[in-house]
Amino acid sequence: MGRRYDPERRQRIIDAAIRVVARDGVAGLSHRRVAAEADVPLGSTSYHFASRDDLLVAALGQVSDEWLATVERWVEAVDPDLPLGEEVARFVTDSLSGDRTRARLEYELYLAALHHPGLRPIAAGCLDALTELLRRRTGDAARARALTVLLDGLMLQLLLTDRPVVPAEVRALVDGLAAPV
Amino acid sequence: MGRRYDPERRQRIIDAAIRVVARDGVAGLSHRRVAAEADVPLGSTSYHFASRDDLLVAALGQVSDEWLATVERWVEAVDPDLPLGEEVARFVTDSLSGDRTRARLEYELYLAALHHPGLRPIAAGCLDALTELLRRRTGDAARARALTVLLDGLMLQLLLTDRPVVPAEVRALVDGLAAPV
Amino acid sequence: MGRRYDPERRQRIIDAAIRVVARDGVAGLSHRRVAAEADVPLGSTSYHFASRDDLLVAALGQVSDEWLATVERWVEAVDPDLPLGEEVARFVTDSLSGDRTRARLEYELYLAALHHPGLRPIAAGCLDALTELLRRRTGDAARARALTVLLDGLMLQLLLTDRPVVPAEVRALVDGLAAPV
Amino acid sequence: MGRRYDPERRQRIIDAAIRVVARDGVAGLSHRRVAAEADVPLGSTSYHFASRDDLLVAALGQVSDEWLATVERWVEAVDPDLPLGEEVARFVTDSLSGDRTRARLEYELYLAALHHPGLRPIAAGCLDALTELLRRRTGDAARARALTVLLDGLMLQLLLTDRPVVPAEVRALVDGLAAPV
DNA sequence: GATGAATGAGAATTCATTCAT
DNA sequence: TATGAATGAATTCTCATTCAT
Repeated sequence: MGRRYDPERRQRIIDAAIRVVARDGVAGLSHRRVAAEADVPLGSTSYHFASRDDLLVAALGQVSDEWLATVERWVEAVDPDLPLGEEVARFVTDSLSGDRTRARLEYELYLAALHHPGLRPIAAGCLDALTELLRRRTGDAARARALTVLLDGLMLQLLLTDRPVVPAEVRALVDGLAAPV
Repeated sequence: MGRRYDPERRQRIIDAAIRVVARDGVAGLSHRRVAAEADVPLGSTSYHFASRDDLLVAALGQVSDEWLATVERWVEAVDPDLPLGEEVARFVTDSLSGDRTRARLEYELYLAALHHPGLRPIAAGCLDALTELLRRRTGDAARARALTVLLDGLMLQLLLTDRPVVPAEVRALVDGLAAPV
Repeated sequence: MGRRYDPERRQRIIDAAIRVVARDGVAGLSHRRVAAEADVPLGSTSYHFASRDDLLVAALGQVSDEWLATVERWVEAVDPDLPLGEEVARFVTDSLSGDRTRARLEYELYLAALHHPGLRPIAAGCLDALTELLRRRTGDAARARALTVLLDGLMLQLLLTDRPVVPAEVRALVDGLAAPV
Repeated sequence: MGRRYDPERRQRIIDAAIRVVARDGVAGLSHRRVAAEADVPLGSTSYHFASRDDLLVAALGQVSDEWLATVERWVEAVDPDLPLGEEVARFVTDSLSGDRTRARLEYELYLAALHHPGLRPIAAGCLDALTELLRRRTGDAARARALTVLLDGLMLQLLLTDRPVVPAEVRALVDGLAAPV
């Protein structure tokens, strides 16, 4: 009876942890809140994740993966005949219109990584993967890198100021950057 | 008993709070640690800053001011005859060479605004002031805005990846952006 | 200039203290809250009332006085031709219909007095004064005493159960008591 | 280390809480004092009773049960051939002779319900149970209700004034009430 | 006289973690 | 394997009171 390893329980805990971080921030992540959110006994979170840090790493790793998947879906769907600026503007608009929780989560990861060596590789890996995805479209590594810089700066500023996305501005920004060097 | 009447007490507490955030991160900011760092009784920090958030606001405000002062000194010293990319590369290099603590601190507090609505106005104000400073050099508001986006994205990524600044890349990035739209 | 004694300030503080007790209970009475409620500096409450207890005694003393004044107004207005039960029912109904704050305050005083020797005389004095007032109507000290017992028990139970006053029941209660001994 | 696994821990904490209220009043009830009184670590009281209110509810519940048990023993022992007034006088005398701590405690917690909505149901339940017990003797619900009113008023006043019980007065009071309506 | 700064104690909670079962 | 009880440290915050001005 009962597998000696129950991956579903583990996954449920990770999902709950992400919801807790989304709601309360990285600082608000605790075994207790996650246990309550996942509706599992308190001991269960300690059992699957020996320390709070393990939980954090697992949760933010998954946030990073999901974010990259979102980006990848977008990259795959980009119309090569349209100007890149327009496509980027659409992506940013989609990501920040309506519920910004998902995007905020990604930057929550960055914040945590600034002071948490265990998270640094995840954040850095996410950045690199993002660049590689963009290179598929730009064809040019330098331009892809520039684009991730722009994307990160832009989304961060929009999240921090709570300002709405203005697609025309995003387009101008990207097109300015895309100009031949 | 003890040192009553200490007119600089408040300022000393803010300075200590900044040191604590630099050392332990935003999550590590607590009345206790600040009190210990400032060498004042615990009650004293509560007296001057009723809540942890007040402390955070004061710290971010001062860090932001100092950061803007640094930027302003740079802007004033920019040689208008040199390409802007070169000057920006110098600024980024200076900010991130040697001890990155200061820069990390700036972005740490900055990102904290993601989950602290009380910090949002300060972060937004800092951004706007930064843009205005840059406009003095670019002469063009849109370009100045683009430049802040680039700067934020760039510094955040360099801090997250722990990679060294490569001046040539920064130059290329800025010059690409600076191309007439 | 300025009187060396400012009775208005003192009175304003007492009034504020009563509002604080009404809102937060005896346990919620503090120099700080009273100062805020009275809109006077914190030091001012300490100055006029050296200790929290002094403040409590002053506040509950006034509550007692006001309560007795209310009772006296009723006693004076009692129609000697009507059955006493009816008049008592009217008093209880008036006291507990609408805002029960005032009545609750009186019993808050009793609660505090149970554990606060300094308040005991006030509570006891209030009880005796009440009995004396009622004696004016009953003419008979024993009946007056019985009536205060009944009144206290009744009002306490109504306050504790949050039940509405049923005048007929009050009348029956008092009339039952009023039967010749 | 220490004494883990202590199945009676919870009960010991409740007992300690009751002693603390008896000693320091409802206002003096705190996790710390209870922990000290029960000789358990501070965290233990929080573990078993998440909030101070939970502690209060548990304490009032138990005091109320014990009080009702006392009353029931008396009711069962009442001699139906004696006048009720005499029996009531005996009960009041027994309850208030010697150490009044127990009775004071009962009314202390009882009155606390004035400002603690969570305690109201317990206080009301206690009242109703008391009435039901008395109905066994009076046979008449209205008379039983009247008797609880009288008992509450009487005991409260005796506790507040620190006056001794005068059995004859109690008898007169009850007999006056007991007169057919 | 009047007051704001200061302080040390103590409040309720929350927590990560350990451990007996 | 899994879990709930237990614990001691740390959290924020409030407070009565003192005292220099």
